[in-house]
Amino acid sequence: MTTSCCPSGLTAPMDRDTAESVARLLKAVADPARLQLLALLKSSPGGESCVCDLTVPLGLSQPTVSHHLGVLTKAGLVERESRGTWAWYSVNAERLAELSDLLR
Amino acid sequence: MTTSCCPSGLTAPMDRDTAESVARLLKAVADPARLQLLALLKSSPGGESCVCDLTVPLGLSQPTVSHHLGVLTKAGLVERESRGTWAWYSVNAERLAELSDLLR
DNA sequence: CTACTGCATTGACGATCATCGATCAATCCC
DNA sequence: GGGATTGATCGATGATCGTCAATGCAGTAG
Repeated sequence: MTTSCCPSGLTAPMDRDTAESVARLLKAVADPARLQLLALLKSSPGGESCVCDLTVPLGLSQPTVSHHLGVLTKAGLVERESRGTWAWYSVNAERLAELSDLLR
Repeated sequence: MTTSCCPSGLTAPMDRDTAESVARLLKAVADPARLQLLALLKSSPGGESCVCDLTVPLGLSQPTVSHHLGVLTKAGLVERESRGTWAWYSVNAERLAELSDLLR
């Protein structure tokens, strides 16, 4: 929510509820591993990767990577598509741009 | 650091060090109280407020508000000017815009 | 059917964080 | 000087978070 095209997010006082909702979104991105995941997904061929290709460049265990992807997915910042044995993740560029605009 | 005007932050893979530095910045904003503080400062007359005018609208104790302002100040997102008995805070719009661009 | 691979979930542990009451330093006013 | 006010700091407490090893669960291959 809090979607709108032009009015920026920090021009008027913000009530506690919207502040908590925006903070939840930002918390999803405010982690080094998750930032690396977003960058990796965005710069991977086809804009998507499966989990097994992400654990090595991140230097983290598979459950940890799965956890971070879950956080990003629950926040709506990445999308998951199950194809056969693999799970393909890609970033939701729109949501990310919306989040970026909230800091204006 | 990681300053540049046009190239966005999430186009290429990100090494752990820059990811941690960006995450530190985002963590400073990823809190409801601090988001409310930024919004309050930006929408206050003259673009600045003293601490005593911020505790009531936030519904938090004075030490807590002081703590949050310290976090934002250390991150370079707000600036502090001591005038007499009062401490006047204002947001650093440039830093905030830079942070916003990092999510592109 | 069995063995294997990719991924999510669980449970646990240590670290970080948000919050407060109490305290203290600095400034202002009488 | 003395009392009052502003704001930072300290110590403590409860909650949240990042991480991993172990486990479970689908699909796939033989």
